[in-house]
Amino acid sequence: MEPEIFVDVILPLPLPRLFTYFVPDDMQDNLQKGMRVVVPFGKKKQYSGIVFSVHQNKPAEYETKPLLSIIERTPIINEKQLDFWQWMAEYYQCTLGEVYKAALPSGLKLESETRVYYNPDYIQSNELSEKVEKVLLFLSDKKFCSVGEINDFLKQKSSFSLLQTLLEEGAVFVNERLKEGYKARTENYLRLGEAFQKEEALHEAFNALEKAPRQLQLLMTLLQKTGGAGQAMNGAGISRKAMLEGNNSATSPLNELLKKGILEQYAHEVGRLDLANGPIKEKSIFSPAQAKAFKEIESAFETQNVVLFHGVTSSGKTELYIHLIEKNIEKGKQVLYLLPEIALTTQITTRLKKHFGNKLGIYHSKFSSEERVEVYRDLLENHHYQIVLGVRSSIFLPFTNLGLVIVDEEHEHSFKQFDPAPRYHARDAAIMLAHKHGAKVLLGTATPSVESYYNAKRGKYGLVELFTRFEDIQLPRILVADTREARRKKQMKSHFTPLLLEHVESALSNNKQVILFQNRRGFSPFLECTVCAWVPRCKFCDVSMTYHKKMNQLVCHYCGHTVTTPQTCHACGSPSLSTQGFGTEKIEEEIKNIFPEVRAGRMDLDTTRSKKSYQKIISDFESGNIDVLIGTQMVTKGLDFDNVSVVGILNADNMLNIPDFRAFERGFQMMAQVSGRAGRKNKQGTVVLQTSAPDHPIIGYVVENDYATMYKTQIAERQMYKYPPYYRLMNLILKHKHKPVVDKAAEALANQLRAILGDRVLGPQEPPVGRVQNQYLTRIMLKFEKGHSPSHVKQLVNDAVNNILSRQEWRYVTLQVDVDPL
DNA sequence: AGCACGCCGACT
DNA sequence: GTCGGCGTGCTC
Repeated sequence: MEPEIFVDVILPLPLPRLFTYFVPDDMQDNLQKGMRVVVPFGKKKQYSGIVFSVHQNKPAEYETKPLLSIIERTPIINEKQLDFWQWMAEYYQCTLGEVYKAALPSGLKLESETRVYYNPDYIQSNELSEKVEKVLLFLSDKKFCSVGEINDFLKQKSSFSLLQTLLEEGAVFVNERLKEGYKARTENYLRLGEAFQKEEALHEAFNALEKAPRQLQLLMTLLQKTGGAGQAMNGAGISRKAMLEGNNSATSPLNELLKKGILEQYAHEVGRLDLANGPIKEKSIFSPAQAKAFKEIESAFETQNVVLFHGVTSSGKTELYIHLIEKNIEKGKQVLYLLPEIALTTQITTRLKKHFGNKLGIYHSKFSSEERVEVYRDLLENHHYQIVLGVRSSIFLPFTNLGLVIVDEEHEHSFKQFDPAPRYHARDAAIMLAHKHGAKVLLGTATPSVESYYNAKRGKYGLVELFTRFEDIQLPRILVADTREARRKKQMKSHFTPLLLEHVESALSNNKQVILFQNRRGFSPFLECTVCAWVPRCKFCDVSMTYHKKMNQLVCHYCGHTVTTPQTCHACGSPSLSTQGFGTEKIEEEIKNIFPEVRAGRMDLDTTRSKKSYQKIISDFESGNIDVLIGTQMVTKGLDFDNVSVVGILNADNMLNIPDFRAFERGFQMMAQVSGRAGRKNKQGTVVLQTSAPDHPIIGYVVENDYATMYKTQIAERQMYKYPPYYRLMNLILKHKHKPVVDKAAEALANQLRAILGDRVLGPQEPPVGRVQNQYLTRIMLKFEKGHSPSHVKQLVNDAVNNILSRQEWRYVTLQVDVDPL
């Protein structure tokens, strides 16, 4: 007898284990690890899962369900990826299902939905409620729709009982089907009608069109563009667009041809990716400093797998990357170029595209799911791409043969994913990934993270430093403006010191541009009652809501909850609500008040939601349509503008006053990065740094551009207070909807852990925002020595967690583990 | 995470 | 009496 075959499947769910299914006989051939399969799950759901293993161990305790189908003939996840997934699940304490969810673009993760169909034979017999009638009308119009659409239509969460009624009535029937995950894009194409794909018929057509020169012309165009009558008779077509372009948009003759059946229109699948190959630019010649750095990197790679490249802003790092990429491509290796989300602008894309043409793939969150699926498939099928320029999630792409990973702006916090799990750091994960491929990693930045610099200093990574700016652009002059003094002397004009205004003014009168940087964190505008000091807060989270003037609404930045701006105070009824705090929007308004002629633009989360609007702001600034650009951290990221002479940092204090051991490091990085945007060829830029603490050491390091001393002071503190890189951190976040429950559970868990780990356990402590989406939070922090294996610690933690959270009273406390938190 | 089952309050 | 709220438990 044939042995029964089973598969363990990864499902896109946060469940801790794999699920075993049996493989029907007709699917047993060529079933491999990494393939996508459709499986039934629960009473009615279907999911696409990933085959994790194929085996013959029939589970004893339960009946297995069958695989429903195998989606592709070849695996969609290769062995190296599966290996990498396992590492990630283990290291970051999450499930394989969570990794699967993060790893694939949504177009490749299918889930079933219930479809409701209108029964055309239905004859109404019973009286129906108004609501049911309404839905029935909606359905008969659409023929079918998803349950979700009915919910949306009725603006309610669940329509279950209503559907039950309709089902019993016999007015509708339902079935469960996989949601279409990926839709190929199609374009209208034209080809010869089937009857005319023969020589005589075609001849006749030509004769018949003698009196219709425009139609004839169109027909000729088709034959010409498909490469001759032979091709055309084989059914080759051209796009409708191409046809009309050469023929003055001759729609009516075209319609005539279609009517006669000489031509027919059909949907032709086209890719969404830009695979055009423009002229390929030769790599340029290095400056002596660049050449030296390049040599050093290459020789460091001989002995090290990871090299930290510390190059000041405008030192020409990109050019070095291009040379390194080229070398790898010549060897037939793949390259992954990682950038933080917001730095992935047209600027770097165009630059790389010029060198690598269609060998360059781009993977970005502002790409649609379908575009991402196409990039994924292109790599899988080994078509064009040898380099991928992408954000943190591009570490999950199906590379087969990585030679080099570049992590640009290595210090950026956005490489760490916080929510949902896996809470991975793309830089650290990329090092692991590279290791699995035997590839090299280059970490590049002007302001290294303390962790990476430490690793480089103690020889774990290679270190290459480049302190000369390209083409001898001078470092900007940094002026400190004391806001406290200005305030005392009553010289402040809203949020601006006279020094900053003076420089802005002179820049503008010299036709130069200005960047104003306002790190909004903790200072978002909110509403306050001037009578009783009431502040509108989110219903679900313990934060005040952020005021958005343009949309005239209040938004919670934690859960996204939105309300329209209240007209009166909810506490005392007074109508006098005023805005407090200042964000970019406020600065923009003030600049426009002070300089009415100035064209100001704003770049923050709100104005750059879409790919287009983001690019528009940048190109408007580049082309000089905007004089003053006001932005959040976004403006600090890898943007190069030629005409910026002044950069203003509006409030350095709020960067340094954050209660976090990384606040100084981060403040330095942000200020140094944004300062680097000032000044270009032949012209030294100016940075005006507003602060109420001009003597703060970090301000001094920024002014002196002294990374080394900043590092020295910070690393000493890290060692003294037992922080990374000397110690590892792990946060345990507990959630529950009743505060006393989480608090008690956390207390018990902390005590249990303390019994084993002693003072390595800190807390529990309520995080700055103690309630999010109606769940109360509390946090336990673990600090442990580098020498301890994380998996050992994790085992200890797991035991304690199982012990505590399995108790009846805290069964519903959820635990979230954040390894190496930022 | 969904989703069903099951048990208690406010409505025809 | 029922609709529907969400507390609880399960998914190969």
